[in-house]
Amino acid sequence: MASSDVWKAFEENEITHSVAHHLAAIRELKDQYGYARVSDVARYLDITRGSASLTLKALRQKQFVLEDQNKFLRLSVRGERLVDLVLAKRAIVRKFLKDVLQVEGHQAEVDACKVEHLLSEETSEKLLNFVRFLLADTTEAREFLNAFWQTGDFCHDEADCPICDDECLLRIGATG
Amino acid sequence: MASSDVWKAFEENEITHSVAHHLAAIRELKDQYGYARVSDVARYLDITRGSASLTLKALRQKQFVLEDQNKFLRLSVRGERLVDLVLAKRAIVRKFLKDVLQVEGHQAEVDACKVEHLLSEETSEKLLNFVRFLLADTTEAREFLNAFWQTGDFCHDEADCPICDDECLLRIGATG
DNA sequence: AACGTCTGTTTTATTGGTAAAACATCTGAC
DNA sequence: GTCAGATGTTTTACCAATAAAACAGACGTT
Repeated sequence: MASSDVWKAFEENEITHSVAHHLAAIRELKDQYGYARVSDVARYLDITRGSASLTLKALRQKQFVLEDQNKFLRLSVRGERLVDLVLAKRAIVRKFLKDVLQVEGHQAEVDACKVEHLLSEETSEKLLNFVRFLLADTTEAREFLNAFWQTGDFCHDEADCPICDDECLLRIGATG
Repeated sequence: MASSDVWKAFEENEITHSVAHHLAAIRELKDQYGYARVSDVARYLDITRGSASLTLKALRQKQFVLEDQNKFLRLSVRGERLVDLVLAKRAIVRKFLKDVLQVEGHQAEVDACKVEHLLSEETSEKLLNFVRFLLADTTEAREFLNAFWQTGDFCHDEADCPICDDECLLRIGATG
């Protein structure tokens, strides 16, 4: 009766969604405009300067973000590493959703963004490997994807479904 | 410069992670023991009774949870619908992680649990369809999976990688 | 020099989720 | 009938993330 460790793991991430995007904003702003200040981050994320100020102060204290004499922000080595991981995860998921599952563009963006900071390294790496194999130009991958995309909806009939005996995966397919 | 609508969508879910698990706890407790009270939910989730009391009061007010004269809790129709969707999403992702990507059991549980309440209907349905097709006993699927599982790590070499020109997906593979 | 604007910070308040402690109520043992 | 234990609620407090408003400093124009 104590599977509580699983669901509580949601809170035990290295960073929150908000922090991931503050860090990514600094990366993006520096790449695009050459600098990033508190106000730039706030404008980029569409939050108030006060809110960005507080969050970024905490990130400076935790040494993810550094500030020079002119209040220009940059990522520390740890900050860069973190944002690399998060952006890589987002890119992998986005790629899978768009190019394999063919989820509509905006929805794929949103779902990838929601999930990016939550996936473990193991899952991310294995998904990356899977997507690479799937999109590589091999006979097996090509024939599989052709067959999959041609088929459309595969089975919404409990009797025919090869995995519905495990768990009821049907409900979502039947009602959606 | 306003991609702020994408990342803010994280907050705009029908339910939070915590709420999903309060509702799933009621489902599980009723299935297993025939009833669910505030204390049972608290014990099941390993949180204090006070905390469960507050969250469940809010869920009663929002009509996801109903209470009879003896303080026994049950899900409303809306509550049942919600928990159906969340559990289906968890099962789909878990299945994909375990049976396709071959992510280690506990990690697959944790990742599926983190993500379950965040995925859109579109993504969930398309993933379900994909997993069904992949695990069905067709020539294409069988040959593809055999090839994939035999290969092990596919490519960690930027020059060979068929998708690294899109975005830098390599970093996570190279450093992980 | 004075005014307006931009910038950053601080303070106050809100929301969601939690713990801890106090309290009230019910129930069963004796 | 009383006492112990379980149960449910409320209050107080904390943390993260936000908004709103007040404030302080820099900078430029006139």
